[in-house]
Amino acid sequence: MPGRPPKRLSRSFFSRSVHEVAPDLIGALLLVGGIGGRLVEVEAYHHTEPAAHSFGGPTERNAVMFGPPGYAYVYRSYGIHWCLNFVCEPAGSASAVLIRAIEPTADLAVMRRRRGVTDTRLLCSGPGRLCEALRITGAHNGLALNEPPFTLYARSGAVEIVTGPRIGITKAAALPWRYGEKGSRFLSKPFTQEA
DNA sequence: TGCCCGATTAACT
DNA sequence: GTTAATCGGGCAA
Repeated sequence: MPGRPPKRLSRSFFSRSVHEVAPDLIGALLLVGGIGGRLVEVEAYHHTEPAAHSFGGPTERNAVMFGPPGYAYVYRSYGIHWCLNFVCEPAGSASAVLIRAIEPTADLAVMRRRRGVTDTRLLCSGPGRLCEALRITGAHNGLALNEPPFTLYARSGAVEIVTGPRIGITKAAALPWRYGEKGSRFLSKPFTQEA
């Protein structure tokens, strides 16, 4: 029997704890200008913990994190790559979810051209890779997630979720705030507790 | 002002 | 396994 029609994520979806939003994002469909796929890996960043960009207070770079939920926070990583976050929780909480990997579904040919690779598993498996495939740049910083070019649909079926430590950080590295779809072949790195 | 380092990736040995 | 690419934030001087 066919699944129910896709439901758009509302602004209120993001007005919750990053630890509720992050697992609920797994399996959701993210499109930017019609290009994208299913979210399979995200990480939660809370302002009370030193790995968050907002930990030290507002700056020009992290200003969007201190605004209302339901907006994109995009920053430059290592001076080279772009990384996409969804701002969550009540305005001022300065907490967000980092989008780390998607399972590419539309449009594969466009994403291959933008990335310069043919291997589907390398198209969007990593925060910098998916921003290149979806052509997300600093121009998207501060844009609303429920308006063009963004389109977000809630997941339609059940998804098995695994958790683990976040990738590539040194502060608060032990916190298990990475969320992913169990067994997905499109993760940036496997989860150790894969069983 | 200068220095160090980072929510990364690809290309090395 | 290691390292270069590349630049803004944050902090010391």
